[in-house]
Amino acid sequence: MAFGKGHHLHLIDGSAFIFRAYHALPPLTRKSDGLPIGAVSGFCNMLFRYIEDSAGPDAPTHAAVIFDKGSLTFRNEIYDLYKANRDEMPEDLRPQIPLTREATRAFNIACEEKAGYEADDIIAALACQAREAGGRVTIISSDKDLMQLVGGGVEMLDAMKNKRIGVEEVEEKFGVGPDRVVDVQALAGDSVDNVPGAPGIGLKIAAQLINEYGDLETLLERAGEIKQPKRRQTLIDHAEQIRLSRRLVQLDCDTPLDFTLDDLEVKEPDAEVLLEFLGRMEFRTISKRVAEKLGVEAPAIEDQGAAQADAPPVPEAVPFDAEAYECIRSMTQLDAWLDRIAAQGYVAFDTETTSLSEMRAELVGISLAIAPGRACYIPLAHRSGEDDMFGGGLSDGQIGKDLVLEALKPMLEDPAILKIAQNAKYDAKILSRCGIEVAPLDDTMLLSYALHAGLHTHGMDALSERYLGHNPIPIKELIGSGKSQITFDRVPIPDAVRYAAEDADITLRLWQHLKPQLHAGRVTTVYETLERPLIPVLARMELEGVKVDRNVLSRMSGAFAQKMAELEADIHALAGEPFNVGSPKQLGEILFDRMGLEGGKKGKTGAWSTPADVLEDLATVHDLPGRVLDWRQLSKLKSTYTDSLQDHINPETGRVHTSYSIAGANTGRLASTEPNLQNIPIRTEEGRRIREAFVAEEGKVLLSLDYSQIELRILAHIAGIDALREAFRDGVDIHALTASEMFGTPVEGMDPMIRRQAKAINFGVIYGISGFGLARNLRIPREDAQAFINRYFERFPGIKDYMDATTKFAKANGYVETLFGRRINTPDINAKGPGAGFAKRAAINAPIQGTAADIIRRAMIRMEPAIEGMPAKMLLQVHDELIFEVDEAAADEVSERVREIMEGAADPAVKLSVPLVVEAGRGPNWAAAH
DNA sequence: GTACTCACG
DNA sequence: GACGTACGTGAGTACG
Repeated sequence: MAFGKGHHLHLIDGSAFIFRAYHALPPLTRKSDGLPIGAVSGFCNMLFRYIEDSAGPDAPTHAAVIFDKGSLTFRNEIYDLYKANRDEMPEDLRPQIPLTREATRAFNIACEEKAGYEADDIIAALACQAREAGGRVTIISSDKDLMQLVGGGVEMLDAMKNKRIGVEEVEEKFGVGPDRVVDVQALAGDSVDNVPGAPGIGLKIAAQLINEYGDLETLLERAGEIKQPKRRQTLIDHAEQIRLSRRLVQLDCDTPLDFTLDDLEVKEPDAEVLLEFLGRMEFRTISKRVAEKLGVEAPAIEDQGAAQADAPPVPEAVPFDAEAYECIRSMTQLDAWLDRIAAQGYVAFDTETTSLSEMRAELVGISLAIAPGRACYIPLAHRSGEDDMFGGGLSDGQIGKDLVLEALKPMLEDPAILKIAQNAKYDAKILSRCGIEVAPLDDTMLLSYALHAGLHTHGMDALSERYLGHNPIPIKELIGSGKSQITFDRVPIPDAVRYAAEDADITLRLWQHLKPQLHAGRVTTVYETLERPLIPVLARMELEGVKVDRNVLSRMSGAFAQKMAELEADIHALAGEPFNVGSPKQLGEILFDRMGLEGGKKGKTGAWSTPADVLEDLATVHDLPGRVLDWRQLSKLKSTYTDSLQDHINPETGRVHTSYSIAGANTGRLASTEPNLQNIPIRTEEGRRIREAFVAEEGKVLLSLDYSQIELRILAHIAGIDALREAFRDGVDIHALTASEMFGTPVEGMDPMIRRQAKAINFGVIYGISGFGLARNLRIPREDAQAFINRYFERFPGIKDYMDATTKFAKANGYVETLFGRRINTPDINAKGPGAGFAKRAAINAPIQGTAADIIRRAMIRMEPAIEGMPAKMLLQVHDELIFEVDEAAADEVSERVREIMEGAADPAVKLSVPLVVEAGRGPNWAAAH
């Protein structure tokens, strides 16, 4: 019988179900393989409860769950910013989406979606058809966008509150009947969906206007009659925008559908199909309830441990036992482990190598752990202890390295098997050099960092002691230290097994401990979008390296050495005796004891302190300190840069491969080590020339793109300083504007000294300004500095408010947050004594510095897909700058693409009220590119 | 190993 | 009211 009078159609808003399930539940994972499954579990529970609740005399005859498909719809063709401010879907939700469709079908409920249309449009079309056929409709959703459909036998049900929404409730909410809801919505706009509406007009006024004029078109036509001048002007000025908004909110009753109402007839679930699905998901509790309801026997779900699939895994208290670890010496043994890993879906692993330097390290062995206490070590390249001129032969009883890697590769690259490591970037790089691209990865170091930045460090030893109460075997016990240190391939295999397998065991236990905390700590998105995806991006940058011209450095070294020798002779002559210029202690004795100069301070150790600013002051009364400053500059450049950088040129690649530490800086910034390429000189002319040694390959150029004033822009946004926001929007010189606002002088023809002071204040604000600090920076009396600050706060009260509010938040919560939700803990914020000031300034600075760090991380993560296929490689990051090596011919194209990604990096998660501006340069070397 | 100094954003 | 202070890093050298 065709759908008609007496029939009752239920339409379930599937996406709403999914998101509610996702956010209501902790991040559950499937016991057997760690697949995130919380949203599916919640979804099934909701569907089941819905079926139970809707039974009875008013039970539906027809039902369907309607989903959104893709994020772009015909509305984006009308208005490209429609829903543009929506957050990206959390990464642990994405894989669950197809499973919710499967769940719907398993319950034997029709499941519909259509590309290019929102679920709301399908719901609209079905509701209209059902209404015309004379049937009744219940839409299970609380989405106000659907309220326009209510009436004539259509009503809504808010399943959360178990409240029916009929014509009366709609009128209560919108102040007009369902047929005029779109008119009101078009006027009021919607910040959630990014529907513009009419600026300054909200629900109340919109309803009032529509009630007065009857409908939107009439209102717009007769807008000139409105008494309130501002309201009248708004409607006249924004008429087109309002009409556009109406088209955005208007649901399409004519959405083409490739099924009919009759296809939606309610059917009993097939017990076998449904229980198979629930069993596969390892949902015990709901399986049991469903089985009871359907009157069949609940199937057994294999119990793989103490924890159940639909409860968070509880790490078992298994004692550490180094003797229980297995040493893999045959392929049969290895295959057994691979079988267990495939069945389980996750594994913790660790690589052992000959060096901590990823570009020089050779793989020696791999350890695996599948459960607490269940770990193994696969020795690959251990050598016998005997020294001979060939470095000793391979120890007996090892499967060949190539064979093992060939066997491991499918597992390590299997997208269905999660690989867990501590500092996974290291292991990923080592394996990448062996031709294996490990994915997907979880990293216990980054879990700890996302959860606890600022509380403690995130090295494995520290984490193990803190969270597992276990001190791992120190590596020194195996390889010694200092001169007699040996490489790991020389460690006897039985010792290596105890050490290496323990590391994998610890990593697995840490993962079980930390991963479930992400959700409660509200840092799942941070971990999934800002930490985890960065691992492969940085690994590739580090493996690529940057070309450094040894000759340039070596020439500079020689020149520096010569100049230093001359300066040293001068200094000794001026001092009247030879001494070690590089020793602050000896220098202090010469300056302050022998020569009797004033202004010296002693450090904690009682030795004279001789930092640059003290020597600069002394330079006005004597020649010696100035020479020492010159000498120091050269000494720094020579030892840290021209000499040491040469040692970092990899003999195989001819390039320098830095390593970025992701969890080093508390604020979210990266840190570069071995060598540090984030502090290559630029501020002095002599230092800047070091950058000439960083070069592009023949036929290529270096591109450098950096964010202009990103931290000040973020401050202007967060603190909501209109004057600064406008200045950034208009591209005004921000420091000159600050000076102008403070001293009332015009921006045009600004005195450079005044501008310099304003610039110092702007920077000071980012650092948690103090009179003392500004005074020292500007070399002015403290009272003057304080007067500047007072004036600044008077002119920009929002900045003071931000600083006070941030401090207050930190004191109340023990942490601060970036705009993207990164948490930086501030454990010392409530301390008394001198530490309090530090903590307060750090708390003020962290959201600003951290937000900037988040933005460039987002840009880097999006960069690889964005420039895919272009002859370009991302090489370096220097906090607000990215450096690329690009084919000369493609430089323009790449530069513009990169700029686009960088300038849009905050979108769509955060809508900044200031533009991000990126400045680009290029050249044969870094000095020319910057 | 710690302190000092200085390179960068 | 005194005290001590700009935020975030890494690395090289001296010195105990």
